[in-house]
Amino acid sequence: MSVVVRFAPSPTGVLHIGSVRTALFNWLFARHHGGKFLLRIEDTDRLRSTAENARSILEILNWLELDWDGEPVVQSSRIERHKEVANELVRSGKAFYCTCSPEELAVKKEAAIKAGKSHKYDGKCREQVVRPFENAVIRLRAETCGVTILDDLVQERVSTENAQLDDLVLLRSDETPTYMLSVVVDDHDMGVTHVLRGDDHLTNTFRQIQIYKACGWDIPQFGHIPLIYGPDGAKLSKRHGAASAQDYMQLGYLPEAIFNYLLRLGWSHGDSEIISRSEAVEWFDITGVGKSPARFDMAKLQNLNAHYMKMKDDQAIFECMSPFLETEESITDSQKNDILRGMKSLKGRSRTLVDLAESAKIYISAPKVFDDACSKYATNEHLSLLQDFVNIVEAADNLQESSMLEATKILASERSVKLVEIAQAVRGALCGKLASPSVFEIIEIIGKSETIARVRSFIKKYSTI
RNA sequence: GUCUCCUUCGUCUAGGGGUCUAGGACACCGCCCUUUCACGGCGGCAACACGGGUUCAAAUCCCGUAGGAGAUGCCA
Repeated sequence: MSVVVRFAPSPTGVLHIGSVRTALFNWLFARHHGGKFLLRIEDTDRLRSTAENARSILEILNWLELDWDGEPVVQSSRIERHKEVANELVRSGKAFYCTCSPEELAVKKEAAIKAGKSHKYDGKCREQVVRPFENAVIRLRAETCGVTILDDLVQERVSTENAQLDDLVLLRSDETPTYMLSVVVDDHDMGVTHVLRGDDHLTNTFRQIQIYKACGWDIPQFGHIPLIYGPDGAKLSKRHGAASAQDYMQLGYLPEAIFNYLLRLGWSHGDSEIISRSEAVEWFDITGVGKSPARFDMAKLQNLNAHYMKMKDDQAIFECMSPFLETEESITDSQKNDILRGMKSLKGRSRTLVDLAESAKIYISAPKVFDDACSKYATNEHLSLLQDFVNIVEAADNLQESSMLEATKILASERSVKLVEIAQAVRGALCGKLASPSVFEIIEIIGKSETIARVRSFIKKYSTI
């Protein structure tokens, strides 16, 4: 089977995460079948389309490594072709000029709604095939009887009475093509064999099939993918915290996690949850996509993200994390080296790159603020323990994690306290909070003088209170 | 309003007439591990929207009802 699919975003805003999933499914379908994945920028809405939006769409596709074949097609460059097709349809009697004004139609529509009737176009200009002097649109002469059947790859057999369809506008009065026309013409000219898109287009498809038929073109296969909703069941939007791919990028998610999460949203392969790119390409099948809409679950995304962070090697995860480090100056090689040494523990307890960057700060500088909970480990007793601890560190000729742990255990037993009392106090002093990797690992990495400095500063801070 | 579609644990889903006292994952709860928080291990809670059919047998097929979504633009 020869396969040509396309992803056709409009650069009128940021890329919605649902569109990213549509792109992903198209890419997987193409790669699975050894076909082509084309890209088309639908910028015919000149007012709202921007080059910046187009650029950021490409950036997201690159980020997710959804590589496309050939150069992207820019829809606005094809307007002459769209006009040509519309005019040809008039010549062949499949379309006609309509001079009804938008105002006139609005009045009719309102009256029809009031009367509780269907408010489709009434066909007033149907016999007008000669071009009137001005302000005419071109409408398709739609079928008025029979049934249009769509054997959708996802939704299966869907049909509608042609009487429901109306004479849609193909070319506007300013001679620009409508979406309905341009999408059909472009898909045909690009040789698209399978149209995989959001199911908000499902009912549009019946109209588009009519255009294909009027043109005498082969009709591609369609697959309508359910939309993604927010946790409350309404369409996912900014209101839910994050809706665009850029949002998730900024929240510190790895492309691998987004890829895996989006793939499993509405599609499955038995009990597989962690699915690699190559497995996805091998297993993906459009007919396996579910028909019902899915809700976006941030917790599951976080879980996957944590998994992929753990899997990634330390150097690579450091590169991913560094944009999230909010440091005034760029970090030194020695700081970078410390973070790398502690990375295994750091990444194992982070869910996002933002978390990771936050926790990595312990290797950049002494804590600037201390969580309130730290004061629980800053009693006179604790400060005294910390002083003893400083003495041990000073005297130690070996700061290895295991030996410091042993030395501290001895101190605990000498002072008749539990190890946790000392460890937590030290943690507070070193990190400013009570959750971190092993304090003894941190000590080994930051070294003797930094450890002593941080603990002394902690003692000083809390003794004066 | 009209048309089209959707409906299995809180969420994502497996399931395609008997193997379902409905499986997995996330979340949640408990236990273990443990210097904290996590990780990890073990265990637990939790669903076939409702009502009718068809059938020896229905989560699976059919019809209604309810709820939800989309379309109904000279937007895409």
